[in-house]
Amino acid sequence: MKKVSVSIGDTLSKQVEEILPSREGLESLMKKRKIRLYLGVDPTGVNLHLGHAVVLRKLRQFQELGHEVILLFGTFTGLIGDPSGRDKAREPLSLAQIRKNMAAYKKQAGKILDLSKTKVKCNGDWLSKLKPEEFLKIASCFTASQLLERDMFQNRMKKGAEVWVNELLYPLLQGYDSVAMDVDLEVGGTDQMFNMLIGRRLQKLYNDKEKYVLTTPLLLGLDGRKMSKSYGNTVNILDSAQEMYGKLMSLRDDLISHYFELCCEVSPQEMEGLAPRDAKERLAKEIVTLFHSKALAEKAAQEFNQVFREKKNPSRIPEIQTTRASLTLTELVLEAGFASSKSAARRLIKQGGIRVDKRVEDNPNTLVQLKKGMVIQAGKRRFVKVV
RNA sequence: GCGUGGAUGGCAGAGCGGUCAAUUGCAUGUGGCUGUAAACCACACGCCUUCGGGCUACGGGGGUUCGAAUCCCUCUCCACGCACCA
Repeated sequence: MKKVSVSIGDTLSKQVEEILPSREGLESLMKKRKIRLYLGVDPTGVNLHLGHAVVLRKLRQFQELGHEVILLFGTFTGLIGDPSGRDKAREPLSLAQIRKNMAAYKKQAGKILDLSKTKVKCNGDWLSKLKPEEFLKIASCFTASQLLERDMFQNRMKKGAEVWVNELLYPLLQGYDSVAMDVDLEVGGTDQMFNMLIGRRLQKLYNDKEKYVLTTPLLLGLDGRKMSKSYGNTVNILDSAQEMYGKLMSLRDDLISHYFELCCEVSPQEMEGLAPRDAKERLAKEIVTLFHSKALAEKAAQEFNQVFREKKNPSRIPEIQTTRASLTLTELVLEAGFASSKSAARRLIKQGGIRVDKRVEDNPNTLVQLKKGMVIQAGKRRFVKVV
């Protein structure tokens, strides 16, 4: 990722929800010396999305200012298998899997961070060596009610749902990371606030050091719900320029400024007076440029307009091959991967969702003579070409 | 350990002997209106079908009945209450 120029002021204010115990304290420390900060992540297989990017970009800014950034993988958590959300019964990961996930994570994070300047660590290195007596010592730094005060636990108990002891104790282990690495600052999303504060307390008791905590706001998904893979409302870091652009154009209007603030460096004032669609176009180009390039962003915009404004075919269409010269429309739709079953394919066709060479075909039993270059379309945005 | 209540489609959650492929909400898909925005409207949303219908499904297994998601037995799992915590 290209160099970004930053100031301490921006770094400590933009895309920042809160700095504890105080912004001023952190600022003066940063002016005094190089600080050590970290972000902790779980080595579960993840596709990083724009939400993750908010934190990573924050780290990058610290890097640009010359501070030491550590990327910490929670290999310990991964090996044991964090049981929170018991119905999901998270499987403990194998060592090989963890390695693979870490590599994948690094690759994606490398789109934002300068990996040559990033230290990578694993908390399994120290947590797995932690003796019971040491662990109890850590535990004695907190009272049960301190650990139980979190909203999620309170809510669960109110509802009569269970709170597992290991869930209660996990923050302690995570907090101990701060001590083990002797850091000055931890960065994370607001959802990590509690855990980060545990680390702050431990760092004070163990190393008599002020560990600062910086939280970044959580980015909402394209539809305004929590950004999550299961909602299908994410923009992934590894998305192609085209995909990224298209997704961003489907962003809900009322989230435009939210995205401007959290995902790029353009000041929201620049957007004032722009029509929502145009603001979004600007936003999409800006973000695509960040992860790809200016040229690709322009190209994506052109392509987008071609397909959705002018209703032309995209310039690149996935291709399918069939051995048969003719088949029913239902079979064709199935071959194209537009439907998961014949019933679904028929449904799609009957509802007028299928076009063959731009003409709507609504009879599932039509025999289609395949021709080279024939384009099948489902809905507005799924295309396939016969070769 | 004892007792009580549960297990239904992607999720939530009705149904409690036939009219149930299963009400409803959310999510999703297609069409309409648009700016691939939102909101809104319409339709669809198990699988197969020669579009008549057929098949498989309400935690697993067994039974009662002409007929079961619905009743009985049993197994598995879950929640809650009590007991244990000397």
